[in-house]
Amino acid sequence: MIKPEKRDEIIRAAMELIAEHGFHGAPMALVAERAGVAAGTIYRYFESKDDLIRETHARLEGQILAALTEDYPATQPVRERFLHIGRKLVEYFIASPMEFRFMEQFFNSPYGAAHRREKLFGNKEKSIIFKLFEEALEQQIIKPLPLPVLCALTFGPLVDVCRDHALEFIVLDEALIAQTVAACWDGVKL
Amino acid sequence: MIKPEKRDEIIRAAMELIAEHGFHGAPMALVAERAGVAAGTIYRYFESKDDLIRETHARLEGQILAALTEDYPATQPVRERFLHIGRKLVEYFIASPMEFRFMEQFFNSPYGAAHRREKLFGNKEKSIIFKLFEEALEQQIIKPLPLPVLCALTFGPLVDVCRDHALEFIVLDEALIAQTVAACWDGVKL
DNA sequence: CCCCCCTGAATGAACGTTCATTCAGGTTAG
DNA sequence: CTAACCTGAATGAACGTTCATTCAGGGGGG
Repeated sequence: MIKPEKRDEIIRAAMELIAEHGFHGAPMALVAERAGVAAGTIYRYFESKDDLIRETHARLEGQILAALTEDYPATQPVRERFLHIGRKLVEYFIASPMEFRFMEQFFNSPYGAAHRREKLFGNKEKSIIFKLFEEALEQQIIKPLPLPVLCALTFGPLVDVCRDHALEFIVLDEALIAQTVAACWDGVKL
Repeated sequence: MIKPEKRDEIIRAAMELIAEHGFHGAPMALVAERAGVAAGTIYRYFESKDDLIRETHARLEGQILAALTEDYPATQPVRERFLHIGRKLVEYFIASPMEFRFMEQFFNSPYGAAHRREKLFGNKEKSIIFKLFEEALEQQIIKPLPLPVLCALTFGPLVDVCRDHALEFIVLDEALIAQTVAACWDGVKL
């Protein structure tokens, strides 16, 4: 009798430990302890630590996408849609520091680079963000720069300020978030 | 006879290995081998691996500062000085991929967070970048945002595009660098 | 209804490997 | 010869992973 809740507990424990201490500060023994299972049990649900990490990331990515598209103003101009996504992204990360720090660990690792390469050059459906930029490029309302540069100029700073907030270098309130997201748009707009 | 060159070789080897494979892919035995010394010898020059890493970072930071301030147009307006620093930063990182990747590893680790906290809240002399932003704020030519946010909006994207270049997601030529640095300024200017 | 057997999820001690660090002994310069 | 320097095998801790064992609970025979 496989209990799905046990799988969830393992993923939650892994996410928390990796968020707090990084991949190498999250030994399987600790993950097991925090999940309330024995070390060996993890291997009934996941092939390896790599597999556990990828599964944890996949689940989080789904949650984040859901957060970004909540109340998505699909009929509004590109700029308003960008501001919406940017604001939602920062709000989600601030409200979920564990999830944010896991994502940071993930993207600053070979896992993340591989995942990004796949997104950029793979044949998978384009993300909502890529579609937004392509639409803006067609309308000639943003600078004609490569997609990765546009991402760096917009979502790059947003992630950076989330990190600074998590490290308590700054305090992001609603007004500062709005100003920052708007400044990102100012960087790429024509 | 302590040979200073041996210390340099150890630092160089550590930087290369950490850049290529991260902190945990750079065991002391490999560092020693690449430096052409025995494992134990490292401990004649450095207290611990932590110490070696911090020393390696300190040396690199000096090199980068030198690169940024080369031909620094101290008498020009703030914007020109910002463009100069931004361009030099990207050019240095592109010309020195090893150094760039080491710095990435360093800042995406507890070492980096501690270092940044020290820079922001310590009593040390202000960096050239902080001074530049403070001058711009006084002149009211950039948006009145907290220093970390200004850094995120400007140097954040620059580091991001350097990473994308290193991963071969984009190719940064002189024109694209200039466009990107200018876009960063557009994000913060009033 | 009870009892026995069987299934397979769960366990956690043990394994093999890898790591940072140490130190006894060899080597070299002066 | 002495002292400083260097070496690399040894050490012990920590890791991911394995697997012999345990045991709760479902089902069938009496």
